[in-house]
Amino acid sequence: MSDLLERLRGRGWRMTAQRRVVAEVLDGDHVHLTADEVHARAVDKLPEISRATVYNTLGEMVSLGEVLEVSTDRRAKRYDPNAHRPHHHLICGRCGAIRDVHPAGNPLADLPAEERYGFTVSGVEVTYRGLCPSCAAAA
Amino acid sequence: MSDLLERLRGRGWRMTAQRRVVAEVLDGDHVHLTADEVHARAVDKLPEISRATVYNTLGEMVSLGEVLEVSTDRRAKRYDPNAHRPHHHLICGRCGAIRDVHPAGNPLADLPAEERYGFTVSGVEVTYRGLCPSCAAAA
DNA sequence: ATCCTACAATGGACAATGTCTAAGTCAAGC
DNA sequence: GCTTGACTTAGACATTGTCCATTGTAGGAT
Repeated sequence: MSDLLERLRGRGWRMTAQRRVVAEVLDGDHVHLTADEVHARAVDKLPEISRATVYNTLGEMVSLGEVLEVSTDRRAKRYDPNAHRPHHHLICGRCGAIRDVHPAGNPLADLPAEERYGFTVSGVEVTYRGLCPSCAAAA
Repeated sequence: MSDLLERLRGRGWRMTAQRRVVAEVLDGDHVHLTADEVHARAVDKLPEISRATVYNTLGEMVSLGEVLEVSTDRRAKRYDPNAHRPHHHLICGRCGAIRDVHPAGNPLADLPAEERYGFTVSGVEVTYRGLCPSCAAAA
């Protein structure tokens, strides 16, 4: 069953059919869905679920740290259920495909104090851009 | 005068009052503006300039590689005239302030071939997240 | 200096994404 | 099985960005 669902239950979440469906969609093999894609898949399982609920639920999962938001392009935010294994992203600039990657090195350590301008730095995102094999072949 | 304007002229751009104004706004000391902020400042100098023109002009500057698009959050894209010096960004998660930073290290070299999945990797963006001094003090 | 024409600007409709609200519904504890 | 407050709903609204038909104009040609 859904690890995500287990963790959410353990945090005192009221368990509703809608939330269960959203969690199940995210836990499927299709990762990095947009909010509307999540909604479309959720509707397949629970036709009366509303768009607002999907947005709310995704937002709550993000707040709880169970799901990551990925803003890769000018289009919609995407949701990444792989929140518990740190990773970065590799994105195809043509078709928008996303892969999780695990580069070497520690970018946080690469930012010296004099380049922090007094900020409290809490995280870093690394986004590689390029073309996936199929798009590169089509180009 | 405007370096940006000079470069654009040199590329055979037809020089119009609107484009001049947009270039001047970007070349000012206020960097990382959103498209609508650029429009607001442009209207101060040229009241009849339209929103579509600002969007078009910014898009053209990005295509020519003279300006960078920065998609930092769920809000609007921001435009960075500092396209000719490679750099990354440090962003306050509360107020949205952005600083240019120059970390050590080479993230592109940190992505081994077996983590590239056949992609042609052409670039990398590094985004540090945290709180700026004023927001940290207010927290 | 004036004219032509292709390129640019305009403004308003439209699209995509996300947020909010008021009212109804339901999970979970008693 | 009640009660209660959190959850869901539908749709209006907000923001950001794009498109298109029309009008205007920069810059070369005459």
